[in-house]
Amino acid sequence: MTKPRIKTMEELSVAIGVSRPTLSRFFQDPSLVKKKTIDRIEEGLAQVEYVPNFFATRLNRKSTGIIGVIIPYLNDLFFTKLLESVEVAAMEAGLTVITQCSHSDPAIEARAAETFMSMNVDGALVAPLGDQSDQSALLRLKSRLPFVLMDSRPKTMPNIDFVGTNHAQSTGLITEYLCRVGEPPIFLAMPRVNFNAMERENAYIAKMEELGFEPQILGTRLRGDDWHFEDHGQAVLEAEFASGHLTERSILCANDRVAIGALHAAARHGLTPGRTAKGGLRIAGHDDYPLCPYLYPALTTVAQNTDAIGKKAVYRILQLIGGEISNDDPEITLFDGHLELRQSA
Amino acid sequence: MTKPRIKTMEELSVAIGVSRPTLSRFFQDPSLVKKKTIDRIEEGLAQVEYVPNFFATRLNRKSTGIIGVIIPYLNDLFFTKLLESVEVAAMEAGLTVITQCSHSDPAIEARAAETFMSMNVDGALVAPLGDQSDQSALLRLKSRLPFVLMDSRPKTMPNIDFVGTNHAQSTGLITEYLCRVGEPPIFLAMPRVNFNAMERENAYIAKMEELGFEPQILGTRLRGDDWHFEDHGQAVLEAEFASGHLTERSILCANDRVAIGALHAAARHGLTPGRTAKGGLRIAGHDDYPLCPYLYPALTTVAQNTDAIGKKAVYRILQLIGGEISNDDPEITLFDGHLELRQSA
DNA sequence: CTCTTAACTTTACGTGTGTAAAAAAAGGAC
DNA sequence: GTCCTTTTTTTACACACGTAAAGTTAAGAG
Repeated sequence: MTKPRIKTMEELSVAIGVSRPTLSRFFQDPSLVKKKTIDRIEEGLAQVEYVPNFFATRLNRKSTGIIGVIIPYLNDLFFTKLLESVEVAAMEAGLTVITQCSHSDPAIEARAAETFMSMNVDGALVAPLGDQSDQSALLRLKSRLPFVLMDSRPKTMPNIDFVGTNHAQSTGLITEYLCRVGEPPIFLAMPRVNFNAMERENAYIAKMEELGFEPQILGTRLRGDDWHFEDHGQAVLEAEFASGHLTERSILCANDRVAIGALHAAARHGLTPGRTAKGGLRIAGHDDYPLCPYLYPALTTVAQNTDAIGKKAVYRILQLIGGEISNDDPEITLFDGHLELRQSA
Repeated sequence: MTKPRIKTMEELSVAIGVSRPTLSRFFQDPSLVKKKTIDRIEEGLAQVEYVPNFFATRLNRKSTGIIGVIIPYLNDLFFTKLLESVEVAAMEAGLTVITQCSHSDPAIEARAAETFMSMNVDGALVAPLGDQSDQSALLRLKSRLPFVLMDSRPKTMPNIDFVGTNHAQSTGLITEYLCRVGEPPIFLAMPRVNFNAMERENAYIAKMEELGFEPQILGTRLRGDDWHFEDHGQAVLEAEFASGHLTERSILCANDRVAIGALHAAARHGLTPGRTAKGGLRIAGHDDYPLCPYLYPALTTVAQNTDAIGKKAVYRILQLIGGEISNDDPEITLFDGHLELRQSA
């Protein structure tokens, strides 16, 4: 059962009786080798245990076939969905994906960028931390290789390829919906960990003013240095409900995790938000977090098209890598969100 | 602002006026170089842009300083928590972590194992898919380098280093609790995607019999080929509640995601599980999924010590790498779970 | 000034593979 | 059997750095 292990292609070549360059060609593209030789190689390969050295192969190629992905945070199903989409798309394109997580630490994010540079990665897909990001590190990465931002786009780097959600549209959509079928909503902000937070706030304000309502924003006081969104939503609303406020209002949460905290606060006060309850409490979110359908009441929200974002990001980086497109002509792709009407609003 | 870019250490050495071997020593361990020289190098480094080539450095070292991690699934906060713990611990030990996700596909898992072998990774930490895993691929990986299993342990590989939860203890603990403060629970199984599913079932049965109650298991009929736990929990209980069954029972779910579905089914039928409601419906879970506190009612569960598991796995792999321990003397480490008493049971 | 030692430079080879050019072999048509 | 084409082998260099040995320089003590 335990086959003899062969470490180098050289050894393998003598074991099989084929020259090393032929083996090299075989591993890169078997179509470059005669079928009869292929058979002989595969036959030999079945007798032994051999894997080409990853580093040696990448060291000397024009293209490493690797793309680096940076995500800011792991314990958030939005990013895992996005990452899944990216990995699947990259796999189909025959690319190896190396993922690094920033763990909400700019220094780690910067180090990940360095790592990708030292790997001569073909391209980098980055969902940045946001405000806190080490901008210079990211810009250095961008100046060195094909680079696409995902999800959140720092203000200081506006002219860079970007794929994300059209928050003006998505937040506008649910704001408009809430206004149309009930009372105009108040906005429960999220900690301003990135620029999306502000974009959504602004989109809410714009849509409210467009419809002739007065925007009203809640929960901006908290410091924005952490990702404990549920706590934030719950804490803000607990305080309001406890003093008898907002119990019959419509509340649009900046994202679903804030909304999850909001729903919990409501439930603790015996409140059941719902779209059927006319004039009563309504709570809505943003993102379509995978657990939304299982909350009670199931959370009405705007879905981000994570799948499209991931696919497009990979597609775009492939274009940049292929040189089909000059990178001084950046493209901003914003996908629309769509309503997921459930029970809560 | 844009510094001249230097590609190789050779170029750098002439630019700074230090020999290349000295630079090599400097990058590996500055303490091997005189302070005065260090200053000169760092001064020169500040003037240019240079990063040592990742592949070239790893190619020729005895140790690559990399550990490979495989997780089965991304969109599950249990695994992201575990991964986070592993990454933090590895970072502190100065290791580079390369993570690959199996996306619940045995072929992808096997390919990840191959990749790690081709990288001459120092060691591999694997949370396997379970039943479906390509056992031979994992065994080949294990035979080649330090190898530690996490979370789930296939039956066919019992004699391998493993770090996980003591399910007999954890499931026993919550079973005992439920029996002590109320009606003996029925067990709502999870799709049998891995061996933990069976371990928990068996632990439940054993504890029930020990206490003199008759075990009763629900939801084993569904095919176990997917990870849609919430759907599973909801579907099973919807059917029961709809026909008026189980509405006053205690229900122990095999994991929290199943419990989330169960809670939702309960809510849809106007049922509010709770420990205070004597003789009434109770629902409990397993794992302490991060969202448990925000469900309504907040989910009572047994917490897995993901942090300890991740840390221990890294510690163990370091021991194996360091040769402090022979790998034909595997160690099975099982961490106890602890009760998280909340409202639901 | 000489000696000793630490620090550095020079030189050379190793890591496993990609790749190009020239030479040799294989295969097929006539 | 000869010629031509396709495939393979031979040879050689490249990739960027690790590492060891031998020789050179610098620094400090006496």
